[in-house]
Amino acid sequence: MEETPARLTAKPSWLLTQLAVHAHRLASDGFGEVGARGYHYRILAVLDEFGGASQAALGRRCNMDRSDVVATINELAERGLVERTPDPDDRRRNMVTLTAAGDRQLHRMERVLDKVQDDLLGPLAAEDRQTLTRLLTLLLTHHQRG
Amino acid sequence: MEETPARLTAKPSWLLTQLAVHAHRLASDGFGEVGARGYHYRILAVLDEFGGASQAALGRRCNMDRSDVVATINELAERGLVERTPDPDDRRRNMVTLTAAGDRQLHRMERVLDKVQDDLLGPLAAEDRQTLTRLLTLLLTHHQRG
DNA sequence: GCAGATTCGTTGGCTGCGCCAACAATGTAG
DNA sequence: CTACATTGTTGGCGCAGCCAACGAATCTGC
Repeated sequence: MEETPARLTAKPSWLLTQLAVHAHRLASDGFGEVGARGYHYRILAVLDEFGGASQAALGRRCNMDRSDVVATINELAERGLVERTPDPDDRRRNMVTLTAAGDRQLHRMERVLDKVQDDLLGPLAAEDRQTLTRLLTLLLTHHQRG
Repeated sequence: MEETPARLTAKPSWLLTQLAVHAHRLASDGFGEVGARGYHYRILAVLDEFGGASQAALGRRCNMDRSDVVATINELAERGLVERTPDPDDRRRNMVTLTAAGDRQLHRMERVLDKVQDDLLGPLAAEDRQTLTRLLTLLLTHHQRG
Protein backbone atom coordinates (compact mmCIF):
# COMPACT_ATOMS: atom_id res chain seq x y z
CA MET A 1 0.00 0.00 0.00
CA GLU A 2 0.94 3.65 0.05
CA GLU A 3 3.72 4.63 2.39
CA THR A 4 3.95 7.56 4.74
CA PRO A 5 6.81 9.95 3.93
CA ALA A 6 10.03 9.51 5.87
CA ARG A 7 10.12 13.18 6.84
CA LEU A 8 7.03 12.48 8.88
CA THR A 9 7.83 9.09 10.38
CA ALA A 10 11.28 10.30 11.44
CA LYS A 11 9.99 13.15 13.57
CA PRO A 12 9.36 12.51 17.27
CA SER A 13 6.52 15.01 17.21
CA TRP A 14 4.83 12.94 14.50
CA LEU A 15 5.40 9.64 16.30
CA LEU A 16 4.11 11.11 19.50
CA THR A 17 0.96 12.70 18.13
CA GLN A 18 0.07 9.76 15.91
CA LEU A 19 0.61 7.25 18.68
CA ALA A 20 -1.45 9.48 20.93
CA VAL A 21 -4.26 9.13 18.41
CA HIS A 22 -4.16 5.36 18.85
CA ALA A 23 -3.98 5.68 22.63
CA HIS A 24 -6.90 8.06 22.58
CA ARG A 25 -8.94 5.74 20.40
CA LEU A 26 -8.29 2.78 22.67
CA ALA A 27 -9.28 4.75 25.75
CA SER A 28 -12.21 6.38 24.00
CA ASP A 29 -13.62 3.06 22.79
CA GLY A 30 -13.24 1.56 26.24
CA PHE A 31 -14.84 4.51 27.97
CA GLY A 32 -17.64 4.46 25.44
CA GLU A 33 -18.56 0.94 26.55
CA VAL A 34 -19.27 2.25 30.05
CA GLY A 35 -20.97 5.41 28.78
CA ALA A 36 -18.20 7.83 29.64
CA ARG A 37 -15.35 9.82 28.15
CA GLY A 38 -11.88 11.00 29.06
CA TYR A 39 -12.88 14.12 30.96
CA HIS A 40 -15.13 12.04 33.21
CA TYR A 41 -12.27 9.83 34.28
CA ARG A 42 -10.02 12.75 35.12
CA ILE A 43 -12.57 14.34 37.41
CA LEU A 44 -13.57 11.11 39.14
CA ALA A 45 -9.93 10.15 39.66
CA VAL A 46 -9.08 13.48 41.24
CA LEU A 47 -12.11 13.32 43.53
CA ASP A 48 -11.20 9.83 44.65
CA GLU A 49 -7.56 10.65 45.23
CA PHE A 50 -7.86 14.04 46.91
CA GLY A 51 -11.46 14.13 48.11
CA GLY A 52 -14.07 16.80 47.42
CA ALA A 53 -12.90 19.99 45.80
CA SER A 54 -14.08 23.16 44.09
CA GLN A 55 -14.50 23.12 40.34
CA ALA A 56 -11.56 25.45 39.81
CA ALA A 57 -9.29 23.21 41.88
CA LEU A 58 -10.45 20.18 39.90
CA GLY A 59 -9.61 21.95 36.69
CA ARG A 60 -6.10 22.76 37.84
CA ARG A 61 -5.51 19.22 39.01
CA CYS A 62 -6.50 17.59 35.74
CA ASN A 63 -5.32 20.21 33.32
CA MET A 64 -8.76 21.25 32.22
CA ASP A 65 -10.27 24.62 31.43
CA ARG A 66 -12.81 25.92 33.96
CA SER A 67 -15.52 25.96 31.33
CA ASP A 68 -14.91 22.34 30.43
CA VAL A 69 -15.08 21.41 34.10
CA VAL A 70 -18.55 22.95 34.25
CA ALA A 71 -19.80 20.84 31.36
CA THR A 72 -18.18 17.67 32.70
CA ILE A 73 -19.60 18.13 36.21
CA ASN A 74 -23.00 18.72 34.62
CA GLU A 75 -22.77 15.37 32.86
CA LEU A 76 -21.47 13.54 35.92
CA ALA A 77 -24.12 15.06 38.18
CA GLU A 78 -26.85 14.12 35.70
CA ARG A 79 -25.72 10.52 35.97
CA GLY A 80 -25.57 10.76 39.78
CA LEU A 81 -21.84 10.07 39.88
CA VAL A 82 -21.00 13.33 41.57
CA GLU A 83 -22.67 15.89 43.80
CA ARG A 84 -22.45 19.65 43.52
CA THR A 85 -23.18 21.58 46.70
CA PRO A 86 -22.50 25.24 47.48
CA ASP A 87 -19.53 25.75 49.77
CA PRO A 88 -20.74 27.61 52.91
CA ASP A 89 -17.24 28.89 53.71
CA ASP A 90 -16.78 30.50 50.32
CA ARG A 91 -19.97 31.22 48.51
CA ARG A 92 -18.21 31.53 45.16
CA ARG A 93 -17.27 27.89 45.24
CA ASN A 94 -19.12 24.66 44.57
CA MET A 95 -18.07 21.67 46.60
CA VAL A 96 -17.94 18.66 44.30
CA THR A 97 -17.99 15.23 45.91
CA LEU A 98 -17.94 11.64 44.69
CA THR A 99 -21.04 9.50 45.21
CA ALA A 100 -21.07 5.73 45.72
CA ALA A 101 -22.22 5.29 42.13
CA GLY A 102 -19.38 7.55 41.04
CA ASP A 103 -16.90 5.38 42.90
CA ARG A 104 -18.24 2.27 41.17
CA GLN A 105 -18.01 3.97 37.78
CA LEU A 106 -14.43 4.98 38.53
CA HIS A 107 -13.54 1.38 39.23
CA ARG A 108 -15.12 0.30 35.95
CA MET A 109 -13.10 2.91 34.09
CA GLU A 110 -9.97 1.90 35.94
CA ARG A 111 -10.34 -1.64 34.67
CA VAL A 112 -10.93 -0.36 31.16
CA LEU A 113 -7.78 1.73 31.36
CA ASP A 114 -5.64 -1.11 32.59
CA LYS A 115 -6.52 -3.05 29.50
CA VAL A 116 -5.79 0.00 27.36
CA GLN A 117 -2.24 0.20 28.71
CA ASP A 118 -1.68 -3.40 27.78
CA ASP A 119 -3.06 -2.98 24.30
CA LEU A 120 -1.12 0.22 23.84
CA LEU A 121 2.25 -1.12 24.91
CA GLY A 122 1.48 -4.39 23.19
CA PRO A 123 4.79 -5.63 21.79
CA LEU A 124 7.04 -3.97 24.37
CA ALA A 125 8.95 -5.99 26.97
CA ALA A 126 8.64 -4.96 30.61
CA GLU A 127 11.99 -3.23 30.54
CA ASP A 128 11.15 -1.20 27.45
CA ARG A 129 7.82 -0.19 28.95
CA GLN A 130 9.66 1.13 31.96
CA THR A 131 12.15 3.02 29.83
CA LEU A 132 9.41 4.56 27.75
CA THR A 133 7.46 5.60 30.81
CA ARG A 134 10.55 7.14 32.33
CA LEU A 135 11.39 9.18 29.25
CA LEU A 136 7.83 10.35 28.73
CA THR A 137 7.49 11.35 32.38
CA LEU A 138 10.72 13.28 32.17
CA LEU A 139 9.59 15.20 29.11
CA LEU A 140 6.09 15.85 30.40
CA THR A 141 7.24 17.27 33.73
CA HIS A 142 9.73 19.40 31.84
CA HIS A 143 7.04 20.88 29.60
CA GLN A 144 4.67 21.40 32.50
CA ARG A 145 6.98 23.97 34.11
CA GLY A 146 8.46 25.93 31.18
CA MET B 1 0.17 24.22 43.50
CA GLU B 2 -2.35 21.48 42.93
CA GLU B 3 -0.97 18.13 41.90
CA THR B 4 -2.20 15.76 39.25
CA PRO B 5 -3.33 12.38 40.61
CA ALA B 6 -0.81 9.57 40.47
CA ARG B 7 -3.31 7.27 38.75
CA LEU B 8 -3.08 9.58 35.80
CA THR B 9 0.60 10.39 35.72
CA ALA B 10 1.50 6.71 36.03
CA LYS B 11 -0.37 5.68 32.90
CA PRO B 12 1.52 5.58 29.61
CA SER B 13 -1.66 6.53 27.78
CA TRP B 14 -1.86 9.68 29.88
CA LEU B 15 1.80 10.55 29.42
CA LEU B 16 1.49 9.99 25.71
CA THR B 17 -1.64 12.01 25.10
CA GLN B 18 -0.61 14.87 27.38
CA LEU B 19 2.84 15.09 25.87
CA ALA B 20 1.21 14.99 22.46
CA VAL B 21 -0.75 18.07 23.47
CA HIS B 22 2.51 19.90 24.09
CA ALA B 23 3.99 18.63 20.84
CA HIS B 24 0.89 19.69 18.99
CA ARG B 25 0.98 23.14 20.55
CA LEU B 26 4.61 23.64 19.64
CA ALA B 27 3.99 22.61 16.04
CA SER B 28 0.73 24.50 15.83
CA ASP B 29 2.27 27.73 17.10
CA GLY B 30 5.17 27.38 14.69
CA PHE B 31 2.90 26.62 11.75
CA GLY B 32 0.70 29.52 12.70
CA GLU B 33 3.62 31.89 12.23
CA VAL B 34 3.83 30.88 8.57
CA GLY B 35 0.06 30.83 8.12
CA ALA B 36 -0.39 27.07 8.00
CA ARG B 37 -1.47 24.08 10.03
CA GLY B 38 -0.62 20.43 10.47
CA TYR B 39 -2.69 19.08 7.61
CA HIS B 40 -0.94 21.45 5.20
CA TYR B 41 2.45 20.09 6.09
CA ARG B 42 1.39 16.49 5.62
CA ILE B 43 0.08 17.11 2.12
CA LEU B 44 3.04 19.22 1.02
CA ALA B 45 5.50 16.69 2.40
CA VAL B 46 3.88 13.80 0.56
CA LEU B 47 3.78 15.75 -2.70
CA ASP B 48 7.44 16.63 -2.39
CA GLU B 49 8.51 13.12 -1.50
CA PHE B 50 6.40 11.11 -3.92
CA GLY B 51 5.40 13.67 -6.56
CA GLY B 52 1.91 14.48 -7.78
CA ALA B 53 -0.92 12.21 -6.70
CA SER B 54 -4.67 11.87 -6.52
CA GLN B 55 -6.46 13.17 -3.44
CA ALA B 56 -7.36 9.68 -2.29
CA ALA B 57 -3.74 8.55 -2.55
CA LEU B 58 -2.64 11.61 -0.58
CA GLY B 59 -5.12 10.78 2.10
CA ARG B 60 -3.84 7.24 2.43
CA ARG B 61 -0.25 8.40 2.59
CA CYS B 62 -0.76 10.88 5.39
CA ASN B 63 -3.46 9.13 7.34
CA MET B 64 -6.19 11.57 6.51
CA ASP B 65 -9.82 11.15 5.67
CA ARG B 66 -10.81 11.85 2.05
CA SER B 67 -13.11 14.66 3.14
CA ASP B 68 -10.35 16.35 5.10
CA VAL B 69 -8.05 16.11 2.11
CA VAL B 70 -10.63 18.01 0.06
CA ALA B 71 -10.71 20.88 2.54
CA THR B 72 -6.93 20.96 2.88
CA ILE B 73 -6.33 20.98 -0.87
CA ASN B 74 -8.87 23.79 -1.13
CA GLU B 75 -6.88 25.86 1.33
CA LEU B 76 -3.53 25.05 -0.28
CA ALA B 77 -4.84 25.79 -3.78
CA GLU B 78 -6.28 29.09 -2.59
CA ARG B 79 -2.81 30.08 -1.42
CA GLY B 80 -1.28 28.89 -4.70
CA LEU B 81 0.84 26.25 -2.99
CA VAL B 82 -0.70 23.38 -4.91
CA GLU B 83 -2.43 22.80 -8.23
CA ARG B 84 -5.49 20.66 -8.81
CA THR B 85 -5.94 19.40 -12.37
CA PRO B 86 -8.28 16.69 -13.65
CA ASP B 87 -6.49 13.44 -14.47
CA PRO B 88 -7.13 12.63 -18.17
CA ASP B 89 -6.43 8.91 -17.65
CA ASP B 90 -9.04 8.55 -14.90
CA ARG B 91 -11.68 11.21 -14.92
CA ARG B 92 -12.66 10.48 -11.33
CA ARG B 93 -9.27 11.62 -10.10
CA ASN B 94 -7.71 15.02 -9.53
CA MET B 95 -3.99 15.26 -10.07
CA VAL B 96 -2.54 17.38 -7.28
CA THR B 97 0.91 18.87 -7.82
CA LEU B 98 3.27 21.06 -5.83
CA THR B 99 3.96 24.59 -7.09
CA ALA B 100 7.19 26.52 -6.60
CA ALA B 101 5.51 28.57 -3.89
CA GLY B 102 4.38 25.33 -2.27
CA ASP B 103 7.92 24.08 -2.25
CA ARG B 104 9.11 27.25 -0.57
CA GLN B 105 6.37 27.00 2.03
CA LEU B 106 7.32 23.40 2.70
CA HIS B 107 10.88 24.45 3.40
CA ARG B 108 9.67 27.11 5.81
CA MET B 109 7.59 24.55 7.64
CA GLU B 110 10.48 22.14 7.68
CA ARG B 111 12.61 24.67 9.51
CA VAL B 112 9.79 25.31 11.96
CA LEU B 113 9.47 21.60 12.64
CA ASP B 114 13.17 21.12 13.23
CA LYS B 115 13.01 23.66 16.00
CA VAL B 116 9.92 21.95 17.39
CA GLN B 117 11.78 18.66 17.73
CA ASP B 118 14.50 20.39 19.71
CA ASP B 119 12.07 22.15 21.99
CA LEU B 120 10.08 18.99 22.44
CA LEU B 121 12.97 16.72 23.33
CA GLY B 122 14.57 19.54 25.29
CA PRO B 123 16.23 17.89 28.27
CA LEU B 124 16.97 14.55 26.62
CA ALA B 125 20.50 13.46 25.73
CA ALA B 126 21.12 12.23 22.19
CA GLU B 127 21.07 8.62 23.29
CA ASP B 128 17.75 8.98 25.08
CA ARG B 129 16.25 10.72 22.06
CA GLN B 130 17.24 7.79 19.94
CA THR B 131 15.80 5.29 22.40
CA LEU B 132 12.54 7.19 22.60
CA THR B 133 12.25 7.43 18.83
CA ARG B 134 12.94 3.73 18.49
CA LEU B 135 10.29 2.73 21.01
CA LEU B 136 7.68 5.09 19.60
CA THR B 137 8.34 3.90 16.05
CA LEU B 138 8.00 0.32 17.16
CA LEU B 139 4.67 0.96 18.82
CA LEU B 140 3.31 3.09 16.01
CA THR B 141 4.07 0.57 13.28
CA HIS B 142 2.54 -2.10 15.47
CA HIS B 143 -0.72 -0.19 15.84
CA GLN B 144 -0.81 0.71 12.18
CA ARG B 145 -1.20 -2.93 11.16
CA GLY B 146 -3.43 -4.48 13.84
C1' DG C 1 -13.94 50.76 55.91
C1' DC C 2 -13.43 51.01 51.23
C1' DA C 3 -11.70 50.73 46.27
C1' DG C 4 -9.47 47.70 43.30
C1' DA C 5 -7.86 43.47 42.07
C1' DT C 6 -8.64 38.53 42.04
C1' DT C 7 -11.21 34.21 42.12
C1' DC C 8 -15.14 31.37 40.89
C1' DG C 9 -18.88 29.47 38.19
C1' DT C 10 -21.07 29.94 33.96
C1' DT C 11 -22.25 30.92 29.09
C1' DG C 12 -21.04 30.90 24.44
C1' DG C 13 -18.01 30.39 21.01
C1' DC C 14 -13.79 28.89 18.24
C1' DT C 15 -10.00 25.64 16.25
C1' DG C 16 -7.79 21.25 15.06
C1' DC C 17 -8.07 16.66 14.28
C1' DG C 18 -10.26 12.35 13.50
C1' DC C 19 -14.23 10.27 11.84
C1' DC C 20 -18.80 8.75 9.17
C1' DA C 21 -22.68 8.60 5.76
C1' DA C 22 -24.34 9.72 1.45
C1' DC C 23 -24.22 11.02 -3.39
C1' DA C 24 -23.03 11.37 -8.35
C1' DA C 25 -19.62 10.36 -11.63
C1' DT C 26 -16.46 7.17 -13.29
C1' DG C 27 -13.99 2.99 -13.67
C1' DT C 28 -13.44 -2.28 -13.48
C1' DA C 29 -14.72 -7.30 -13.41
C1' DG C 30 -17.92 -10.80 -14.18
C1' DC D 1 -24.87 -5.36 -19.44
C1' DT D 2 -24.66 -5.73 -14.62
C1' DA D 3 -22.68 -5.57 -10.35
C1' DC D 4 -19.22 -3.64 -7.64
C1' DA D 5 -15.46 -0.40 -6.25
C1' DT D 6 -13.21 4.00 -6.29
C1' DT D 7 -13.06 9.11 -6.34
C1' DG D 8 -14.27 13.72 -5.12
C1' DT D 9 -17.44 16.30 -2.58
C1' DT D 10 -20.82 17.88 0.90
C1' DG D 11 -22.36 18.05 5.42
C1' DG D 12 -22.26 16.63 9.80
C1' DC D 13 -20.52 14.66 14.48
C1' DG D 14 -17.41 14.00 18.77
C1' DC D 15 -13.55 14.94 21.69
C1' DA D 16 -10.12 17.85 23.45
C1' DG D 17 -8.10 22.23 24.20
C1' DC D 18 -8.74 26.96 24.31
C1' DC D 19 -10.47 32.17 25.05
C1' DA D 20 -13.40 36.22 26.29
C1' DA D 21 -16.83 38.03 29.04
C1' DC D 22 -20.02 38.38 32.87
C1' DG D 23 -21.96 38.80 37.73
C1' DA D 24 -21.22 37.35 42.23
C1' DA D 25 -18.20 36.75 46.00
C1' DT D 26 -13.90 37.29 48.26
C1' DC D 27 -9.45 39.01 49.32
C1' DT D 28 -5.82 42.98 49.49
C1' DG D 29 -3.79 47.40 50.17
C1' DC D 30 -4.47 51.52 51.88
